[in-house]
Amino acid sequence: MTEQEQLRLTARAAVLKALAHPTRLWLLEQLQQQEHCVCDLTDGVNADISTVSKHLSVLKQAGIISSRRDGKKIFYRLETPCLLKMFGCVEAVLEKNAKAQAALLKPS
Amino acid sequence: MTEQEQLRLTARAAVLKALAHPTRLWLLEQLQQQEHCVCDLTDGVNADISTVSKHLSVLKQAGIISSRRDGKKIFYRLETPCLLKMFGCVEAVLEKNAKAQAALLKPS
DNA sequence: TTATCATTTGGCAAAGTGACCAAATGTTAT
DNA sequence: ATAACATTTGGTCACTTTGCCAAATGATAA
Repeated sequence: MTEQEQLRLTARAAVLKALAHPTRLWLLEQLQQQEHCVCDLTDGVNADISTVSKHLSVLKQAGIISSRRDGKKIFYRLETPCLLKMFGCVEAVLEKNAKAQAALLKPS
Repeated sequence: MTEQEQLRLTARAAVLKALAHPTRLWLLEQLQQQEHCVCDLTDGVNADISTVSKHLSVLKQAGIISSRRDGKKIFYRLETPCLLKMFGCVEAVLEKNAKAQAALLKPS
């Protein structure tokens, strides 16, 4: 692995890392259709507002979402919708795993 | 977030988490064309064999790669090639970020 | 100004991750 | 059986992540 590759892959890993948390994935799904303020998002999550805020900050840091202020509220919106389509392949992995599990349980 | 969603998103996050490390991304790229043994892969990475082995184990646990033994060697192979295509969108995020950076530096 | 609302930030404890070394396992060759 | 090779596993340590609370910030309303 050259130093070039190291840099490239570390950057790529950083984006994936930002995605790799159930709460953050849920937040992204909420932002899929329209922007939302933190208060909206907090209602749906079983966690403190500050926790949600920090998750949003992680996604923003990674460049996945952006924010704008409107009065007292801050609205977040998805920057790269292709990410959500991308999860199709992740689902494929999960389905494959589920089938493999099933096959083990039923050894014909 | 319902309990259903929680489970679904945790599973999805687990796959993304397995991907979210530069060394593991590098290993996947090596496995893109053909299967490889641990010894092959260790040569290219600047890390202990045991470290590489553990990274491979993480990928295998997630169902992303599989392994087969052939004599003394163990060969790993990619199970879901679509994952590599998927990185196109991750690159899009990175490019967008790079442009945003550039724009900040050159405030016309 | 003061109060109030929406959000972020700092601090802390618990849990998880990543890397190395050394020891254990499994396989083939002598 | 013993030795040698390829890989995995267990242990340890430093570092990071996550989540909550409390305090700070920013903006509007009274």
